Amino acid sequence: MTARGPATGRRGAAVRAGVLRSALELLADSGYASLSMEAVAERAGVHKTTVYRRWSNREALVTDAVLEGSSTEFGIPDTGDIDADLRDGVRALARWLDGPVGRPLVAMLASDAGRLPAVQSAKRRFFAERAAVASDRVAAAVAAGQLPAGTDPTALLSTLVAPLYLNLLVTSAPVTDHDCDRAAAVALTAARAGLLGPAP
Amino acid sequence: MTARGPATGRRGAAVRAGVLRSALELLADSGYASLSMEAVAERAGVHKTTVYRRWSNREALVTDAVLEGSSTEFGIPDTGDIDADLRDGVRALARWLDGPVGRPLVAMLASDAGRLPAVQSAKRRFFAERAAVASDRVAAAVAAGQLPAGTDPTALLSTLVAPLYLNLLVTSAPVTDHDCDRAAAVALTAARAGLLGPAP
DNA sequence: CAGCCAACGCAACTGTGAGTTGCGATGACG
DNA sequence: CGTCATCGCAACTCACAGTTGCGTTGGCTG
Repeated sequence: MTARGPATGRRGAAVRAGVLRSALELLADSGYASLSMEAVAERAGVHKTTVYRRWSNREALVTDAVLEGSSTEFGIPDTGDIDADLRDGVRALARWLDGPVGRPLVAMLASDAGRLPAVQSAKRRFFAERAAVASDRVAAAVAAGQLPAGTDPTALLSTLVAPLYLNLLVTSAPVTDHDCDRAAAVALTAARAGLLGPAP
Repeated sequence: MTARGPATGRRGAAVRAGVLRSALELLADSGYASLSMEAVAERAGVHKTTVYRRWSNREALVTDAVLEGSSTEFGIPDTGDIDADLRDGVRALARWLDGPVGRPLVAMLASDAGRLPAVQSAKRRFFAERAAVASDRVAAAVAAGQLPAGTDPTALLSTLVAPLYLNLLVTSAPVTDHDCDRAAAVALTAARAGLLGPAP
């Protein structure tokens, strides 16, 4: 009975990573409805039963893939200039959402996978974490006199990113740099007008 | 060879309506992935083959249900006060989105059904129509000196409704009256700051 | 009111993919 | 070099998409 790593040792880790990656790719291509476990297995160069040994069903597989992909944490830059930082932060987010990791995750949001309770809580947690990060940056901006006191970081973040998700999920339009810059400008103007105070 | 109504005469119209309604309801409940044609038929009190006689497959049925539901047109009020009108318009939209018609449609947006080409074009058309309606109201406000010249109606509309869809599709949070009022105030402030000009 | 015909119900199919089981092959590690 | 977990494989069951042929019904027409 020797200590042997975290339960799932061996080379299985490579299999796990490959299957999750294949699942995200297929998810981005065709959505959750037409996600076939057999197709995932084949794409990963693995047999169907191997997938079922690690994940009991589609739901577990997809959930795991989301949790794995959404663990990417990246914050808002802090150069002392809140206007430039928010603009750059939104641009970075837009690029990430259009990248190899963000794209499948957004596709999953706009998919029936978004209904799974585990995915729902992952979404909320993801957003809460980013709001927490934004909170620090907003507090610094308030201290520097660049934003009015009482600005709600969550409201600011929502105003900032809402147009991006509208384009991605509803109108299916590409997100341009101009969109990003405008979103940042709108959010900042709203904050300075005192419109982004905490909810009553 | 007597004229006999529009091809599908008889009482079939009632069947059609019932099936479409059942489809929307089940779609709102469980999404597109788990939408069973047999379940739709059973819920509508109709046999499976009857459904297939009218719609060749799931895609056609869902598409038809969307087109039927999204035909609801409602505009922006015009009392002469653009601030109050936008606020009331957003509130009305929020209520509609939470109602018996809007709820299934939003559920479809956040579902794999949103990938279907016909549904995609329906979404875009729906948005374009509402933008056209908004365009008139915005032009009137500009003429009344309540908004700066060059305000892009589409940009204003996007800023206006983006927070609603963010709540509904991403954070799964309820849309409150406070959210609506803030969205209207933010959009108006941005427009008056000259941030909602047309894209370059 | 009688009869026709379209719309509907029904049963029986095929095909695909989810999820399961038992067993044999293999590769990493002691 | 032997052990054992991991993986490949074939063969299932089950549910549902989609199809076919035929019997039944209900409304419209003559």
